[in-house]
Parts: sequence; C-alpha cells; structure tokens
Amino acid sequence: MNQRPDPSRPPLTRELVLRRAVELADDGGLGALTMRSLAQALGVKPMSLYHHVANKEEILDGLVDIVFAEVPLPSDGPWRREMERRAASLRSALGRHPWSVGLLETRTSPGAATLQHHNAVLRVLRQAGFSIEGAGHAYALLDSYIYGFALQEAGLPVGTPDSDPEVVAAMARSFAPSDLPYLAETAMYRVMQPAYAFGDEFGFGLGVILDGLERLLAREGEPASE
Amino acid sequence: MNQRPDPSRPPLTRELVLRRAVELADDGGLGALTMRSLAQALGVKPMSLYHHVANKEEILDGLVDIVFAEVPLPSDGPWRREMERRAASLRSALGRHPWSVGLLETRTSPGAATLQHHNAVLRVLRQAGFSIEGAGHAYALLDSYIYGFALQEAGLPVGTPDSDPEVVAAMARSFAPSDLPYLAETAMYRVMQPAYAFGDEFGFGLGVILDGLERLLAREGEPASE
DNA sequence: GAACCTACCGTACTAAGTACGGGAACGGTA
DNA sequence: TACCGTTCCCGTACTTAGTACGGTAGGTTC
Repeated sequence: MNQRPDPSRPPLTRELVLRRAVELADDGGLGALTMRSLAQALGVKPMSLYHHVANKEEILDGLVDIVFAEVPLPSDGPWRREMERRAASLRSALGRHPWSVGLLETRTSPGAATLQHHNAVLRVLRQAGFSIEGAGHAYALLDSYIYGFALQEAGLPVGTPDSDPEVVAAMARSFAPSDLPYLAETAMYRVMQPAYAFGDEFGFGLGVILDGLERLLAREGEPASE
Repeated sequence: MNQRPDPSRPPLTRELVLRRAVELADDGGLGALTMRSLAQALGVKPMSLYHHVANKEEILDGLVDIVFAEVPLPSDGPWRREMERRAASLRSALGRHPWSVGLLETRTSPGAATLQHHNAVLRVLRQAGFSIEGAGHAYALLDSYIYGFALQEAGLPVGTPDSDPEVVAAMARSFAPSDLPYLAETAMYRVMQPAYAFGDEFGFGLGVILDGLERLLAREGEPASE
C-alpha cells in the first residue's frame, strides 16, 4: 500500500536493525527479542525486517559480532597489561549484554569484528614471545576463564552483589544448613560481609592465570623444553 | 475418554519426564525439546506432562540438576587430585549435554544435586586447608574455567577436532589471511597438526590454575598475611 | 513510458506453550 | 451395590512466535 507511512523515520538498514535488537535484548533478555517486537521498536511491520536480514539466526550472529566490536582491540603495551585490559573490557561487555554469553554457545560463524579481535589478541601474545602453541594455550585459558566468569555472573539474579537478601532467603529455604555445612558456611560468610560481590572475584582468578602464563613464557624462552 | 490407551506403558512420573527430556536435548539440542515432542517421545499427549511438572521452566531447572547429579562427588583424597577428577567429570558431563552450558546462564534456582555438589567441593577445599575466602576464590576460579571451556567446546561444530575441514574452509572463505596474519598463522598451525583437538587444551589450563591455587594454599599457611 | 528496483506491508500458515474442562479407571466407604 | 474422591490422562482452543507468499507504491533507468 504505502511505502513509508512516516517519511520522517529514517529508512531501515541492517545496522539499524541490529542496534535496536541489542537494545531489546539488553532490557528484557533474548526472550524479549522477537521479530515482532523488533519490528514494533523500529516502527515497522514484522516482514519488513526480512529485507535487511535473512532470518532471525542472522540477527543473532550479528549480535555476537556487535558485542565483540565493543571491546577495544589490544595494542602494543606490555602483554600482561594488555591482557588485563582486554579481560576487563571483554568481561564488562559480556556483562552489559548478558544474553551474549548464552549466544556464544550456539553461534558458530564468527563475524568480522570477532575475527579481528582474535587476530589482535594473538598478535600481542606472539609479539610477547609466546610460541604459536603457547599463544593458543594462553588464549584458550584466558577466554575460558573470562567466558565462564561471565556465565556465572549472568546466572546471578540481576544485581551483582551476591548478598541479595532474596537469594539468600531462597537458598536458606531450599536446604537445611546442617545437611550442607560447607555450603552454609560460605553462604553465611558472604552474608556477613555486606561488601561482598561476586564480581570482585574476577581479579583474583585473572591474577592467578596471568602469573601462570608468565611462568610459561619464561619457560618457553629456555631452549631446554624440546 | 480413556485413561491409558496402552496399558503396557508405565505411568508417567516426574523422573521419567525429565530423563526423556535429557535424551531429547542430547540429540537435537534444546530446540528439539518442546512439550509436544517430549509428550510424543513418551507416548502421551502434551497436556499430560503438566500433571508432573508445573511448566517448561521447571523441566529446564530439572535438567540442570540431572547434569550435576551425573558428576560424582569428590571424596577424601588429596585435594589436587580430587579437583582434577572433578574438573574432568564435570567437563565431560557438560560435554555430553552441551545444552546444559547455555542453561546455566538462565537457571537461577539450583536443585538438590547441585547444592550437594557445591557442598562436597567446598568440603574438599576447606579440609585441604583453604580459608573460607580462599576456598571461595578457588571455587570461582575453577568453575569459571570449566564452564568457559565447556562453552567454547560447545561452540565448536559437533566433532571436537578443530581441524574439521569444513570449518577451516569456511573460515578461509570469511577472511583474507593477509588481513589477519596472526589468526591465519594459528589456523594454519592447527590444520597442519592432524592430531590437534581443542579438547586437549583443557589439561593445560587446569594445570596452570591448580599450580596457582597450590601457591595460594601455601601462602595461606603463613601467618604473615593478616 | 515500460521495465525494473527498493522498501515496505497484509495475509496466512505452522509450531510452540499452556489454560480449561472434562473423563475413565480405581480405591475406599457405606 | 451405589456413591465419591483421587489419579492420570486427553480434547479443544487460545496466544505468541517465525516466516512464506504475494502484493504495492514510489523512485530509477533506458
């Protein structure tokens, strides 16, 4: 019937569609992102979206790439500092978009930003002196940690503080402390520490890992290994 | 109309429903698990399921707990060996049920098996000499790594071997090696190693982490810290 | 001015979750 | 034997998704 009912609305583009999709997923989760809701958010009818993306799968692939695009590429500083920075930005990007962690499991075709990101990280590691294999080890270890941490954070009820009274109460209802004394002990300890936030654990684990990688790097320097 | 069209079929139970649900998810992914498909697999009509579970959410919660129930509880051996064992079993359980990794992100109410599992792990760590806080650090670090690793493994196309020719080909199509030299380098290296499998990375990272925790434990022994 | 293209929409089909209201057998109980 | 409650199950139907199919209005091209 009509081409553009409201001519003041800018024409749809793939970029615009993806950006709005991110917003919808951010508040409301992936469940709130439907072709219909997305169309409505864009002031458009559902089927119009299909002129800019092939299907919903393609939108989901695009979303992952947008998240990676938000993580600044590491640059030329000392490798350990660069990796710390990257870990922090990646974690915060995953935290800003909690749905992205779940998506990583299913999305198998990386986008351009994702590939560039991987390349930049490998560059830092290689130039720091890691062997190809060592860089692979290091990268797998770092990313496993970061993803896993983000996954656990995403599983917590909204606020980062683990001491959310409702959660503690729900937990207390679900088991008798005497049956699970060690769990109860830790739960107690955390409740008593009003400042405790699970997010603070991140730095600790990252430190352990980077220390380990530093040792690996030193060992790779020696010719003894092979 | 009729109560049980096929009297030879055992009556539905919550357990039976959940077990079949696991099977459906195992082959076919979470997407293949619908109330309708589940009912059909059980030889029953969809609405019958609702007499044993409140809704699909409850099924999903149950699935996570089943996965944890498959992981043997650690026992009284040396903590490092117990943690290695647990890491291996947990990873393999997550690998057998790749959908479970994604579920962890959304499921927030742990089941009985899950709670018992946490308790048993904390017990090992505490009895090994970790402080409450140290055990928390250690646990968060270990699980982040294990979950994250499983997440990355789940993201790989079915077979564990990263050298799956189709994937490599798809990657090669999606970027010019000269633009992403470091990524290309690693991709090449892996293709040339026919034996390379991402799964083999697991032990490396775990070793780094356990080494770090061992040092932490030694440090906690000293009184200097506080 | 005919053919084509771009951007969009209307309609309609299919699959999924599930509310609602039975109904058939079985076990008391009287 | 008649009545009744309980357990397990089913039929129907509503709602919300994704998306195939086939337009249509306005530009663009020759």
